[in-house]
Amino acid sequence: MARWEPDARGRLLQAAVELFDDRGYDATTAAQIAERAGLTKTTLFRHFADKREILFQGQDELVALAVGAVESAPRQSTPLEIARGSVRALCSIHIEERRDIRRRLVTILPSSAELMERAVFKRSAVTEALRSALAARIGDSRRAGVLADAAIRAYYDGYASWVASGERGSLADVVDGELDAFSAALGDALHTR
Amino acid sequence: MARWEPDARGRLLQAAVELFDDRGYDATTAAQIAERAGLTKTTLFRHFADKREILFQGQDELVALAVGAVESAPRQSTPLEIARGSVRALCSIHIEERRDIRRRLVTILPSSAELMERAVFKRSAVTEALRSALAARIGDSRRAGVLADAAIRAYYDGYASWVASGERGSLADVVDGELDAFSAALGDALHTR
DNA sequence: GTCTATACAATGATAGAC
DNA sequence: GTCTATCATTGTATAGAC
Repeated sequence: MARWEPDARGRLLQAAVELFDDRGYDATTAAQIAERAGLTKTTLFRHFADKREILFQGQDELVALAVGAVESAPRQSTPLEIARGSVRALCSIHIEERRDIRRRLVTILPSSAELMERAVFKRSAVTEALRSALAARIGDSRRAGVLADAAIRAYYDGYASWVASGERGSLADVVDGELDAFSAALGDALHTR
Repeated sequence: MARWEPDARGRLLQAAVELFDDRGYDATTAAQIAERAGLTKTTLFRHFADKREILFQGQDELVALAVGAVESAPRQSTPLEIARGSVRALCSIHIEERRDIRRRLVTILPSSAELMERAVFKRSAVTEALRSALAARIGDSRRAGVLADAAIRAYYDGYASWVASGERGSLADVVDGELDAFSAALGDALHTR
């Protein structure tokens, strides 16, 4: 027997997304979100470090996935294959249950400078984690940087087009195709014209 | 005859850097900064959009420099040369007058999550502006992305080592050398091993 | 171990006077 | 352009309820 309604976190997330969606992120207060979830502001901030963080995946989780995949890549993998495994691993966080939230985020996110800042920061943190793990693995910091940038770019571009398409097919496949295109671009980048 | 002491903005910046440096960014309030500059909190927020923004270059200025250089690049330039011109242009914002501030920023910036978020956002905004201008110029969005990432990486890495070295030599030369190394890394990125 | 109540400090916005 | 004053909101801190 629970003393409280279960899944406080989930209810807060749902309430937040609905409010952000119809009255805007900035116009929604933390107190309003908590109230709609049947909780108080204090409790909201027990579950989320700040208002922005409600909408994002935990950074530790993302970094652990990206780095874990690099470290467990087969011994004979090429650098590109290692980077590919890392962004493929990142695809697994986008579970079906959050599909509705993903769809709404497309409009909510760019509507707030505060949210964009947080989103960009997460991307940068994952990129740096991947770069650093790759550098340790292949022993070349600059190549690691170039590959991490390209792989994360493929991941984000692939994610955007996957969501825009109504999530047709598997995200991992979309990202895979995107990474093929970016690795071709890497090879061509220095060609004249 | 001025009714007030001149250079309010400069005094605010100086006061902020000194306070951040010796008592920490988070432990310094906007009111304290204003007071040390002989002004009030209201005036501080007339000069700077928020507390973080005190320490950074204006985003419009950075973007205009990066994009302007791309648009004014000679017709026969290679994509790499265009990107090089863009990051060289960015070097010009680091004027001698701000040398003291740059030195202190090395420790202040990473001490605050809030500041790191803003710094990363600016980097991302400049990267995107460069990518987009390059894409328009060379007609290939993915190559533009790869080149923008590499050039901005060269710029930031070069900047960091230039500051760490006590600003020996010209920043543009340091960044130039860094970009040579990164373009070599671009060519090698896909090689096995 | 999760929630509530209350009080609090700081950011940043706003309105009106000089 | 600056000042005083007031304000809403975020986010923290504390202490207690179930």
